Amino acid sequence: MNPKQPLNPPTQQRALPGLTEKQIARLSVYRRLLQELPSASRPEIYSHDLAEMSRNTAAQVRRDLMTIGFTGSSARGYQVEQLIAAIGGTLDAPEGQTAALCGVGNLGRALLDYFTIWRPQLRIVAAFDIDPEKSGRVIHRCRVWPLAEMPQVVREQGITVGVITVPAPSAQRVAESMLGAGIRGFLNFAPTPLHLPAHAYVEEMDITTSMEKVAYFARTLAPAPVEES
Amino acid sequence: MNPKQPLNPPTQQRALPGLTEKQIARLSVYRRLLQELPSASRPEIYSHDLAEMSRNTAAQVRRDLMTIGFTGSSARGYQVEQLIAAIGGTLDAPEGQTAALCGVGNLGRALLDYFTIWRPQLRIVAAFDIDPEKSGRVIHRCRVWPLAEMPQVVREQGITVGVITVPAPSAQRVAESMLGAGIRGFLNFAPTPLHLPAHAYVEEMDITTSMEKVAYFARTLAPAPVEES
DNA sequence: GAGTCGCTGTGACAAACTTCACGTTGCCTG
DNA sequence: CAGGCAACGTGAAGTTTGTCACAGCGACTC
Ligand SMILES: NC(=O)c1ccc[n+]([C@@H]2O[C@H](COP(=O)([O-])OP(=O)(O)OC[C@H]3O[C@@H](n4cnc5c(N)ncnc54)[C@H](O)[C@@H]3O)[C@@H](O)[C@H]2O)c1
Ligand SMILES: NC(=O)c1ccc[n+]([C@@H]2O[C@H](COP(=O)([O-])OP(=O)(O)OC[C@H]3O[C@@H](n4cnc5c(N)ncnc54)[C@H](O)[C@@H]3O)[C@@H](O)[C@H]2O)c1
Repeated sequence: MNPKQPLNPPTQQRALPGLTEKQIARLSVYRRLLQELPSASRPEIYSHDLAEMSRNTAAQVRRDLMTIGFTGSSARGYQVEQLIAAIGGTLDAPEGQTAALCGVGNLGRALLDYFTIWRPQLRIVAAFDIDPEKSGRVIHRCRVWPLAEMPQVVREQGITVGVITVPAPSAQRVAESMLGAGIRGFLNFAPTPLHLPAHAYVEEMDITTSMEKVAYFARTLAPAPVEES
Repeated sequence: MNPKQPLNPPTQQRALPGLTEKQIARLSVYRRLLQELPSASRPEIYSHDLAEMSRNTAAQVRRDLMTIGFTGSSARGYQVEQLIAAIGGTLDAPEGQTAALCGVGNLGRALLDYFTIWRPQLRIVAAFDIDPEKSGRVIHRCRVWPLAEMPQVVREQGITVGVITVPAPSAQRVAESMLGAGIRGFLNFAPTPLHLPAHAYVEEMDITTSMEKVAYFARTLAPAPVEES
C-alpha cells in the first residue's frame, strides 16, 4: 500500500521497470533458498523446483525472473550461480547499504544479534537508545549511541535503513528524527502505523496483527480430512 | 497465498462470508487503533479518521466494516465501543485461544515477554526448547518444556497456535511435531517456508526479506522534493 | 420544517496480481 | 539426425483487491 504509484520514478541508472513490493519479496526468498542449496546439488534448477521450495507456482517463478530480465535455458532450467548474482544485481546496492536500529530492548537486542553477524551487504551498523545505561555500550558488536548523536552518525556512515523497536508512543517521533537524519526506508516493529512523507518507504512488521491472523485462520480453516479406515 | 480458496468452508456457527487475509489484518489494526484512542475523544469516529490512522482510504475502511456487517450512522460515523466489540466478534474466539512457542532463543524470549503479559484473549501459555538448560525453567512467567512433552501439553491445554523461533534447519521438523500435536496455525520466524498440509495455516514472518525490501525501496523511491527558497 | 451539509453503504469500475496455455527451444535417445 | 520430451517465455484470460462516485439518510441550522 505504500507505493501506490508504479513506484519506480525515473530512478538512477538501474533501469528495471518498477518492481513491486511482492516481486521484491519473492526475489529475496528465491535468493535465500538458492544460497542454501547444498552445493552438491546440480548447478541448474527448474522453475517448478524453486516454486515448490518457495510455495509458489512455476509460472509465478518464471514471470518473476522475467521481470528482472533473467533467462534460463529450456530443458536445463536456470543456472543457480548466475541467478543468485542476477537477483543480487537487483536487490543489492552495488556500494552496499547499512542500517540503524533505534530501541535496544528485548526485540532490538535480538535483531542486533541477527543482523550484525549477517551478510556484509546489509548490516546494522549503529544502534540508538534513550536510556543512558545502554548508550555508550557495545551490544552484539554494535555500538549503542545516545539519541542526540543520531544525525551525525547516520550522515557520516551514510545509513539509509532504519529499524524501529521503541515503544509505540515513541515510534512516530523516532521515525521523524531518523528521516531528518537522512534515513529513507523504515522497518517498523512498533504497533503503530507511521505517518511519513511520500518519499519515505515504510514497512510495518506488525507481529500482533500476524498473531491474530494466525489465530483466526487456525479456527476458520477447513479441518483435516478424515482418514479413511 | 495460503488460502487460495474462498477460505471459509462450512465453518462453525460464525457465518461470516470468508474474510480474506488482508481484511483480517486490517480489522486487527483498526481494533488496536480504536482501543488506543484516548477515552476523552468522542465516542464516534468517521471512516476517514480511521483511514488516516491506519494509512488507508476511507472507502477501504467502510468496505471492511461492511464485510463484517457493521453499520454506522450517517453524519455521526461509527460507535467506537460497538465497533471494537464487533471486530472482536470476528477476530476473537469466544472461548479464547492460546499459543505455544518453540525455540527460546533471542527472538523467542522477546516474544515470550511480549505475548504473555498481553491480552487474555490470545496468550502464549507454553514454550518448548531442545536445550535441557532451558526446559524446566520459567521465562517471563511462561514455563519452558522439553520437546518430548509437546503432545501432552498442547493437547491438554487445547493450544491451536504455534510460534516457531528455532533455527531454520529445525523449523520444518518442529512445525510437523506441532501439527501432530494438534496445532493448526503457525507463525514462522525461521527463514524457511514451511511445507504443511492444506488444513494448516502458515504465516511467514520473514524479517530478512522485509529488511531487503526496505533497503531496495529506500534506494529506489523518488527522492524528497527540493524545497523552494 | 425546509434546506444544507457531510458521511455512510454500495454498485460499478479500475488496477494489480496470478494463472493458463501454448508456441518455442534445446537436450537427449535411439 | 529425426523425433520426442520437457521446460522456458509470454500474451491473454482470470481473479483478487482497491477505488470512485453517488444515492440516500440523518443531523443540524435558521
Ligand atoms: N518484544 C516483542 O516480542 C515485540 C513484539 C511485537 C512488537 N513489539 C514492539 O517492539 C517495540 C519494542 O519492544 P521491546 O519488547 O523490545 O520493548 P522494550 O521495552 O524491551 O525495549 C524498548 C527500548 O526502547 C528504548 N526507548 C524507549 N523510548 C525511546 C526513545 N524515545 N528513543 C530511543 N529509545 C527508546 C528503551 O530504553 C528500551 O531499551 C515495542 O513497540 C513493541 O510494541 C515487540
Ligand atoms: N533473532 C532475530 O532477530 C531473528 C531475525 C530474523 C529471523 N530469526 C530467526 O528466528 C529463529 C530464532 O532466532 P534466534 O536469534 O532466537 O536464535 P537462537 O539461536 O538465539 O535461538 C534458537 C533457540 O532454539 C532452540 N532450538 C534449537 N533447535 C531446536 C529444536 N529442534 N527444537 C526446539 N528448540 C530448538 C535453541 O536451544 C535456542 O534456544 C531463527 O530461525 C532465525 O533465523 C531471528
